[in-house]
Amino acid sequence: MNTKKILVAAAWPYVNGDIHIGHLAGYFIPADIFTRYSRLKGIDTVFVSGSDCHGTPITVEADKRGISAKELVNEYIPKVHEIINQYGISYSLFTSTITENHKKVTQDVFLNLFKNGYILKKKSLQYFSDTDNKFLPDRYVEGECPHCHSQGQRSDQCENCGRSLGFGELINPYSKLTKAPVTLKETEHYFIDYPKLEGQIKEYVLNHEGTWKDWVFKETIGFINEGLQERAITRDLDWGVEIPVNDLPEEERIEFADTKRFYVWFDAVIGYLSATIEYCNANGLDYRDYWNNKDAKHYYFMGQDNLTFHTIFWPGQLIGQNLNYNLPYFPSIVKFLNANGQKLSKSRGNIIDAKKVADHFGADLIRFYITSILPENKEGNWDWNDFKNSVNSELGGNIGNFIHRVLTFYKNKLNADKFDFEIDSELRNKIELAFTNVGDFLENGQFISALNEIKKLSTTGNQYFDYNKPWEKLKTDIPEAQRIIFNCIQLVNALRILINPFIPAASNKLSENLGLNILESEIDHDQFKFTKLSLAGITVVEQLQPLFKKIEDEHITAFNA
RNA sequence: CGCGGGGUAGAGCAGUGGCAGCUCGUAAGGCUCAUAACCUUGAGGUCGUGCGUUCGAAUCGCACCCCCGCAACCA
Repeated sequence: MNTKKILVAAAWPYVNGDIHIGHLAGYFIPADIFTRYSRLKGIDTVFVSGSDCHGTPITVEADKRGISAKELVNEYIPKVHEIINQYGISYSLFTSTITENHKKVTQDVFLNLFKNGYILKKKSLQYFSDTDNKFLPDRYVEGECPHCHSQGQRSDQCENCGRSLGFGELINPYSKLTKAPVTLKETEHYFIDYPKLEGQIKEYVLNHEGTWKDWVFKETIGFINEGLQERAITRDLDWGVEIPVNDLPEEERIEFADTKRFYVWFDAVIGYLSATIEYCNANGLDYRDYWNNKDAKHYYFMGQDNLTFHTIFWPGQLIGQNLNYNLPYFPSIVKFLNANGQKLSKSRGNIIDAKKVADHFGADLIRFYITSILPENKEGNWDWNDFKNSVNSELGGNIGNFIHRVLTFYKNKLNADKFDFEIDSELRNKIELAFTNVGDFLENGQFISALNEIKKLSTTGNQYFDYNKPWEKLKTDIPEAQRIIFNCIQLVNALRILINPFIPAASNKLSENLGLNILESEIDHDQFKFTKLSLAGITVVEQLQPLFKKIEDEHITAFNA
């Protein structure tokens, strides 16, 4: 029994649109690979996330479609679950930010910050619509540019002359929705006193120099060195977690608190904590074993736009609790994934939909390809031709074909007999090294390198097979042919385990083909290592099919049609 | 002077002072157990540009050029 515990915290998909390959690359796939790997090692690994349901983009989208925010959210949540099932993302719990539990935890976090003196009340000016009798977020406001006097400009920057605008500079501002004029009005909000937390946050970050990826560390420390500002945690909006003003002394309540909600960034990250609590409560566990136990390491997975929220603001929220919560141990952050050399964007129309692409090609192929182009240190690019080549030659030709040629040879030429040999020591060393290297790479957020180790091992297998020519030995020296295939089957078994975190469905299919139990990630065994496989324990299925089918150009053309 | 990342073979990338590497693609050869798969060998690079430090620079310094992220849709 391994006493170590790991919390895998994947970014929360924002439910105002469909999931696409950017989300897959950003957190779904890397977080799942890591979780599966960690569980195969026998480590108690809790993997949580959920739908991020609050915030202005949700209300904007809902308004645009003439439905309520809640209706919008309820429409998208099942779609996210569909993606999770389709790709086999092995969450312990995938919840949402609209649960009672999340509301309570968020309010508790706020009250603790308040109690510990990290919350400020501040008044500022905000656009207000008299007609609607409500404050409007900046994104809802348009007006005339004070510099070039073009109409219909946003409040922060003029698209016509390119100049950025100070707050309140817009001439004749009006609501984007109702076109009714808006005025600046004073409003009161809560802020987190980040300048007060800055010292502790910086110390935390400096402690991770060398363990975090270089660019992640530099970007974080660069941001801190500019000086942290007080940061608003409430907004004038009616969609979100309510502020528990009744739990505060009268003089500390902000005015019109019932018309305000927590800002989405504040409550979304708290989801990691609230989801762990929800999961533990439902399963008779104690969340403190994950959040207060110093042997529990927290791995976070997200895209680069979320960097400061997870390396600065969220740690600050946790530090300010004074509850000795574990801080993020390793933020596995990726850059953006482009498609065909262009940024993914709805307006460019080059979004590749996660559901559609898995329906068409199968989730494992997408998992494999995305992992091979993961934007670990610089932007990645989805290219259809590259996709075809990668899947056909690396996955099908190298890995898939090695497995298939070994198993068909064993079954058809050697009658699937139960012979036993000593394992070639050189091969054994290579297999053991592959397990070590893949593990080390995964623990450092280097998924591409981890995958390359697996490809290398498969290449070793193909070389071993070719060099030893078992098909010739078959005619002259059957025991030698058996010995060679015995060794190859050990390699196949190693690959079965090694590919499991990356392409679980293929790994499970291979287990079935061998009559083995599929790798059970929940059980308490250390499975991610080399173990000699006895042929007595396997039964190759009658109808042996290749694990991966080739992708033809027509498939791609059909998908893009 | 905003902060940060990147520019290395046709494509995608690794490589932070010591003969320029990996995967794919490509050329030639081999094999026939296997999904025309696999194996071997080869071609292909002024390491963005210039200057400098050094016995030695992709790697360190300075200057410059180009692409990208942090601010709308968006991970």
